[in-house]
Amino acid sequence: MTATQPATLAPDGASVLRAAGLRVTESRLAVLTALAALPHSGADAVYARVRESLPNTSRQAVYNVLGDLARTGIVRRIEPAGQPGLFELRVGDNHHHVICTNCGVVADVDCAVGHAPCLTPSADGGFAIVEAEVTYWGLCGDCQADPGEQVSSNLISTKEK
Amino acid sequence: MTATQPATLAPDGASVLRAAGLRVTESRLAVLTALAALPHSGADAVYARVRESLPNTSRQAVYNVLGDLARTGIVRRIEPAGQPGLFELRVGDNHHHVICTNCGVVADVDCAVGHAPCLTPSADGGFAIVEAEVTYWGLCGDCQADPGEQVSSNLISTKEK
DNA sequence: CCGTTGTTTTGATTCAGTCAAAAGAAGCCG
DNA sequence: CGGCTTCTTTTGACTGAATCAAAACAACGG
Repeated sequence: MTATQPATLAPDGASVLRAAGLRVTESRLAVLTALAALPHSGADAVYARVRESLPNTSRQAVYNVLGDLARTGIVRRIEPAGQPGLFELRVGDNHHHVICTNCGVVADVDCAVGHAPCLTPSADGGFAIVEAEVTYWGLCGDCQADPGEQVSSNLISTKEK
Repeated sequence: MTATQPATLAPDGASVLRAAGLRVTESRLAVLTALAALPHSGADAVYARVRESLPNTSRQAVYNVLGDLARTGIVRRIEPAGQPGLFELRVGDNHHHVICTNCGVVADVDCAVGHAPCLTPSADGGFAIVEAEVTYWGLCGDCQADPGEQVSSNLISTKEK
């Protein structure tokens, strides 16, 4: 339930945190490390991972940290329909996501066709549009091969039950 | 917290339901009527509206009905980040949505720049892509005029708090 | 090394939605 | 029309994801 992402934690976590005006704490470093290892994972997965190295960390701390990181732009939070919030370190490049409707795995997709097109709706209804978010839905390689294992039953499926 | 939508309940609700193999019940008709009046509304708003005409309807019934309607393709469920599921009658035309980051209002947007581009990511990572969903984020007319009234605090805002 | 201020813990709480059993109604059958 | 099967709805408990708040704790500037 992960997918390719260049685990870009290039400068060490501490300096990234300082640059954002956040204190450097073990929890925050651990969350950054967890996200580098497990891109597109949710608070719970991060929590589990963090506790491998810091077993006393609270779930709330993980929520706090993820919230702080997202607010300061160090991580990006996505929230595909039918899934809890997911987090990724890859920020600032306006990429999109493709999500498996069967198992929920998420992969990155570079911005479709240039840039302008995906930012320009035909009519904006009076909105000042700031961002376009594209989510592709389909079957991942594994699920094409073996459609049997339905993992995430809570994914939105428009199909008959 | 609504927006333009051609309340297309053209054939009467009953026949729509029958055609989908669903029994015609008061709750279902009421939900359809509510959605025609309040596009892009969530289960709770639909519930409130339905109870104006059928005061004994249970919240669960509304969830059941919305689920049935979505599963049979009579309504479409969208789930913008930071908001509960929203429902709309406009289906089958693959339109997209623009959502106000300040107040959460949702409006329809016709498919961006033709069709192919938004369906073809540059690299699909082995996925068999079925659908592309585009969500535009920006400020609605009202919030551009009066940015004061922050309505939905639970909307994802990457900005500093 | 101290104090301020930001972070984390703990534990309760909310919100959106689902589950399940029992009661009730649609619609097909004769 | 009336019965019967099956689908719907009600009721009420329950889950998962996330937030709130107060008290304990720790970074880091001085």
